[in-house]
Amino acid sequence: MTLYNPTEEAEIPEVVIRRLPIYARTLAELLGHGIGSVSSNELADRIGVTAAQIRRDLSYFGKFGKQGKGYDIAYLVSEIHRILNLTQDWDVALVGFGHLGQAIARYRGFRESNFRIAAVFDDDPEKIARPAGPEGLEVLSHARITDVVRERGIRIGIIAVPAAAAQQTAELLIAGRVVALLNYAPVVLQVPDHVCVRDIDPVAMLQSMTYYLDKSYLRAHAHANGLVEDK
Amino acid sequence: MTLYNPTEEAEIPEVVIRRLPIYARTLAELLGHGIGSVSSNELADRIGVTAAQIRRDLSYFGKFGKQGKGYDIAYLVSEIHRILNLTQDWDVALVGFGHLGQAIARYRGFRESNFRIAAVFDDDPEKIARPAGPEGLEVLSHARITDVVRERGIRIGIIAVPAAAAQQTAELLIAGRVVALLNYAPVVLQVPDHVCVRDIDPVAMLQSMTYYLDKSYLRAHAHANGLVEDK
DNA sequence: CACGTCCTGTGAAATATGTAACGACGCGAC
DNA sequence: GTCGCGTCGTTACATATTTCACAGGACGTG
Ligand SMILES: NC(=O)c1ccc[n+]([C@@H]2O[C@H](COP(=O)([O-])OP(=O)(O)OC[C@H]3O[C@@H](n4cnc5c(N)ncnc54)[C@H](O)[C@@H]3O)[C@@H](O)[C@H]2O)c1
Ligand SMILES: NC(=O)c1ccc[n+]([C@@H]2O[C@H](COP(=O)([O-])OP(=O)(O)OC[C@H]3O[C@@H](n4cnc5c(N)ncnc54)[C@H](O)[C@@H]3O)[C@@H](O)[C@H]2O)c1
Repeated sequence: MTLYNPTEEAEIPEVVIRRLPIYARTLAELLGHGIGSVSSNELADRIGVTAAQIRRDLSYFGKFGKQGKGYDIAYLVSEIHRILNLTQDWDVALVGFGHLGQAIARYRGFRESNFRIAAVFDDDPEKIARPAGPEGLEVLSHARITDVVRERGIRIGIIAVPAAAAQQTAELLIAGRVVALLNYAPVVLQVPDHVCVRDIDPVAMLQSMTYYLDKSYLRAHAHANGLVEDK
Repeated sequence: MTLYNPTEEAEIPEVVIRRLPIYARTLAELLGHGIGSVSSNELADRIGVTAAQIRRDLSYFGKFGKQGKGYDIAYLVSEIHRILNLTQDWDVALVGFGHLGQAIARYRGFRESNFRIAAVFDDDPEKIARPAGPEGLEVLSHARITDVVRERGIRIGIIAVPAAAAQQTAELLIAGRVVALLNYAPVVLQVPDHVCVRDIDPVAMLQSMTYYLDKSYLRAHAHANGLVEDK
């Protein structure tokens, strides 16, 4: 139906894109252990997916392995980074400097992975002008979100404000040409098509797990352990 | 093929289960605005899915709507809560009381949704015995994870320890009969089949979004705004 | 009480995603 | 150089998920 086009335009499924960072992270970990190459099988075991899936996912982008040998880890990591546009550093705007926002600003994980918190905003006069984060960053007024983000060419925003303020915050960021949002507020954001949103909602995750925690399920596994208790 | 069995055993797709909390949250929000009923179309618009999907999802569990009328919100919320086992409160064990762990312990969102942080663990002697969270909770030694969790019948754990300690922490929790894990550490946990894991990985989410942020994409949308810039 | 409108629940069709299977290649041993 | 083993990339198949589209119930109106 669709012609095979090895270079690009092949319309990659989004699930595949979401798995690539996990592949990259796991490969980098192996590299840290001094391991230089890995087969799809070994990698699959470590990640908890099938080997076929890994080979298939990678085949959307090209040929990275060697038959009989597996993948050269350093090379594959660099290829995945290239695919994901992680060869450059990305500036990120953080909005909301409350409990969560401060934890995010301090979190080393972002910096270690090409993401730099380049601007922090809040609407609390007490917090504005306070130092934020390791380098001389200070908290700016939320009134300046759109202008600052646009001037600095920031394309990624993190929303860590109360639910009631999240939609408006998204709009201010988008007005400043942000096109990727990481949203911690428990709200579904309404955004234009060209904007990409990812939600982080620990409560929803817990709530979806309790579905599997009814009594019969727990009873069954208590049995499996050879132990049955009440409550 | 499979007989229709309205009561149970119908093997519900996991994606469906993951959407239910969002439905419940959105419905509760509408209820807060004083709205008493809603059609699948209105709800779909608000959530950003199709109406057919909502109707189909709900139909796995029964018939909750009225033709011509839509869904009675209060009733539907209570039904979804029943389905998700949210009619009871759930005790949760939190392991790791660093920056993230402290933010989690303070977060009101869990408490407001049936989840109670019932025990907190850390391995730093400085932190052990310190008060943790609003009510008289104190930080316990990680050596006690398995015993305490088992004694108190806690089935849900939150992992907020460094990546290197996450697997071992999961094992201690599982040994204490925890069967649901919310994992904040950037590691793929290896767990038995009967244990349910959800990962929260903001870095991976950002990395999957940058795929869509290459130059041509940004250029295209700058055009759409009638503006083209370099950088 | 007949009619029109609105909206559900659900089969059937369309897509999307995951898995299995295998031909072909690289490499080391002999 | 040929054999044998291990592993890739890919195609064909299997399963999962979403969407379409419509029969039919509920309700208000006249
Ligand atoms: N704390 C957590 O662990 C956690 C976890 C998951 C999700 N969340 C969500 O993240 C959000 C923030 O949570 P928190 O615990 O940090 O709350 P918080 O009240 O501590 O912080 C919110 C911050 O946002 C600021 N703010 C409010 N309106 C604003 C606006 N219009 N523009 C800019 N800043 C504004 C406030 O001044 C405050 O500093 C909430 O939506 C919450 O549901 C929190
Ligand atoms: N801070 C964030 O915003 C954030 C966001 C996402 C993910 N994470 C992840 O969450 C984890 C914690 O991050 P953090 O910023 O809170 O780090 P942190 O160093 O501030 O806290 C880690 C805590 O875990 C404790 N700990 C270490 N080993 C332990 C063990 N074996 N048993 C019990 N406790 C142990 C430490 O004493 C410390 O108190 C990390 O894996 C990190 O990658 C953090």
